[in-house]
Amino acid sequence: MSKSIDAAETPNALACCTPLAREPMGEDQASTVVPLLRALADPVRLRLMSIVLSHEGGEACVCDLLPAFDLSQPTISHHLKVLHEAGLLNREKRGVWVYYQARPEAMEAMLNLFAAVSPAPTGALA
Amino acid sequence: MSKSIDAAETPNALACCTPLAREPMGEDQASTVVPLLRALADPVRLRLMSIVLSHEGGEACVCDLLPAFDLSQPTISHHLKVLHEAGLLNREKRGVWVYYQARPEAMEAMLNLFAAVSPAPTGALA
DNA sequence: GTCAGACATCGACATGCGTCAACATAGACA
DNA sequence: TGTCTATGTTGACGCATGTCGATGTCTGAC
Repeated sequence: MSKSIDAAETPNALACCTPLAREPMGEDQASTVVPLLRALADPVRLRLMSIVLSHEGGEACVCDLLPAFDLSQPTISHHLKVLHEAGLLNREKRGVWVYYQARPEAMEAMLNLFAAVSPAPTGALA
Repeated sequence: MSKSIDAAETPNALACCTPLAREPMGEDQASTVVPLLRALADPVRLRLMSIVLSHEGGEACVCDLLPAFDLSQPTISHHLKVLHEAGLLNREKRGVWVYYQARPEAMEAMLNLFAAVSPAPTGALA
C-alpha cells in the first residue's frame, strides 16, 4: 500500500548548503536554503519536527502530534504540509493513519549550513 | 565613547538549544529559538550573515554590505537591525562607520539545534 | 558654524502567513 | 450500501513582514 508519497519534490534543495561562513552566499543558494529555514521558523512547526525526531522509531502519526498542541486539526495538518513541502518530513500512509518522519538529508543540510569553516574561530589569522 | 551598543539584549536566548532530536521541544524553548530562525529565514538576511561571516576579520560595515544587494539603504539597515535584535550580529560604531560581526554563540546555538543525537549518518547524502 | 557623508528611524503600502470553520476524501467495518 | 473515524483541502480573516521614500541623527572636515 503505502501510497509512497515520495519525499517531497525537492531533492535538489538538500544537496546544497555550504557553510554560511565559507563564502558569501549567492541569491541562488539563499533561495534554496531559505524555504527550509522558513518552514522551521515557526514555534508549532519546530515543535512538530522535534516531536517527530524524538518519537519512537523516528516517526509519528498525526494522532500522536495533535495532543501536544492547542490547535485545530486542520491547522496542524497545514503545518505538516508546509514541513513536507519544504522537504523536511517524509509522509507515509498506512491504512487510516499517516506517518511522518524527518528527512536526515534535511537535518544534515542545516547542520552543514551552520558549521564553522575553521575549527578554531579564535583566529584572526586572516 | 564607543557607543558600546552591547551584544543584543538577548543573552539568555542563546544559552538554550538542546538538539531537536533529543526530546520533544516545549513551547518555552521553541519561543526562544524561533526568533533566531525567523531572522535567518529571509534570503537577504541569510546572505548578510554569510557576507559578514566570510568577510575579512569576520566583520563588515554597512558600506561593505550595500553593494551586494539591489535594495535601498534603509531596507538593508532594517534587516541588519532584525539580525542584531535577534542576537545574531554584534554592532560596533567606529567613527562614521558601523561594523557588524556575527555572534559565535548564536552560530553555536544553531549548530546544537540541528545536531544529531546519535552520531554518524554522514553517508546517505542525496 | 556649516556642510557632507554614513547610517538609523518613521510612515505607508503591498504581500505573505497563521489560524479557523466548513467541507472533501479515503479507508475500516457492519 | 451506509456510517464512522482519520486526515487533507478550501476560503476567508486579521496580523506580521519586506520594501521604499522622506526625514532624522551623528560624525568628521572645512
